[in-house]
Amino acid sequence: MARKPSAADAPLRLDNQICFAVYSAAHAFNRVYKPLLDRLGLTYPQYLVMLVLWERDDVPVKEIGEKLFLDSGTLTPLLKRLEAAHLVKRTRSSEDERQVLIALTPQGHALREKARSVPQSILAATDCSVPELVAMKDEIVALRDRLNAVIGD
Amino acid sequence: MARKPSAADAPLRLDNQICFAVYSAAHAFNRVYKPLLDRLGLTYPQYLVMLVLWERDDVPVKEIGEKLFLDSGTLTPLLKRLEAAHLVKRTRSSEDERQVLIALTPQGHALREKARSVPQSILAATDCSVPELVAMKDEIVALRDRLNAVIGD
DNA sequence: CGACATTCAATTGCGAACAATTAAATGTGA
DNA sequence: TCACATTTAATTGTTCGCAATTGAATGTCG
Repeated sequence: MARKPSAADAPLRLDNQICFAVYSAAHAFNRVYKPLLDRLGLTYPQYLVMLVLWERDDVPVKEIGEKLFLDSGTLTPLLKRLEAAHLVKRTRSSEDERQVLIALTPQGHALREKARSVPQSILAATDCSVPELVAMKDEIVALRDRLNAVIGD
Repeated sequence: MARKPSAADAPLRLDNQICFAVYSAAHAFNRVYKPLLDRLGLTYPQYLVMLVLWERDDVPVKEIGEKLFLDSGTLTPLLKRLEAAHLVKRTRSSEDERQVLIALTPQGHALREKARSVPQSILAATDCSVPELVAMKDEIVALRDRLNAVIGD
C-alpha cells in the first residue's frame, strides 16, 4: 500500500543528508584529480602522502597516519607501492626499531615540481573564488573535527 | 639543502586543500555511521542504496547508479550482498531484458523503521544546528555539481 | 632485574570504487 | 531484413579503507 510523503520521512531522504553531499563530493574530487595525477603516476591517496612528505621528510608511518587519518592497514601497502615506484624509501628507525621512517628519494623530491600545477587546475575546476573555498574548507574541517571528537568515546 | 617556507608552497600544503577537508570529513562520517549501521547489518554505501529504495522501489541498477554517482562495477556486487542478506530482490525487467530491477523484500521495507533513528544520531554527532547543516550541504552539493560538470568534457 | 602492558608496523580478510572489457538486448538506418 | 551502434549489467584486476590479529620492540612497575 502506497504511502503519502510525510514530514517524518524527510530525515531519511537522500537529498537531505549532508553526509551524502560530502561522500559524493569526495568522489567528484577524485574523478577530477584522476587525469591530473595519472600524469604523475599517483593515485589520490598516494598524492596525499606525497604532500605530507613534501612538507616534512623522513617521517614515521604513524605520523603520516595521524595527519591523513589513516592506519597502517591502509598505509603499509600504499607505501610499498610508492617504494616500488622509487618515490620513497622505507627504513627502520635506529633509535626505535618499531618505527619505519619514510624518506623521499631524489625522484620523490623531483615530482614536487611536476605537482605544482595541480592545485591550480583543481581550483579552476571548482569554479569558485579562493576566499569562498577557504571559508568552505574551514567549515568542513570544523565539522570533521567535531565528528572525530565523537569517535573517541 | 633546507628551503625556507615560501608563499609558492602554500597551494601544495595539505591544510590548504579543500579536497582533503572533504576527503577526511567523508571518512569521519563513515566512522560515526559505522556503529549505528552495524546494528542494521549495513555498510554506509549499502545504507545509501537502501535510502534510494525506501524512496522508490523496483528501480533499475542504472537509476540507483545515477542517484549515487556509482557504476555497475560497484553496485553489482553490493546489490548481490544485499540480496544475500534478504533485503532486496534482483529481477530482469520483462520490458527490457538488459535492465535488472531492484525491489525491496518485506525485510528490506521493515528495516526502514529501524533506520529512522539514524539521522537524529548523526545530527547529534555533528554538534551543529539544522540550518547550519542545510547551508553547508547546499554549498557542498553545488561544489560537487560544478566538479561533475567538468568531468563530462 | 623481570613480568607485564603498551606501542608500532605488518598481515589477513572483507567491502567498496573504478577502469576496462565482455556479452546480451535493444535501437537505428540502409 | 540485416549490419551496425548503443545501452545495460556483469566481470576482472588494481587500489583503497578498516577491523582484527600478530609479532617484535619498548616502556613501566614491583
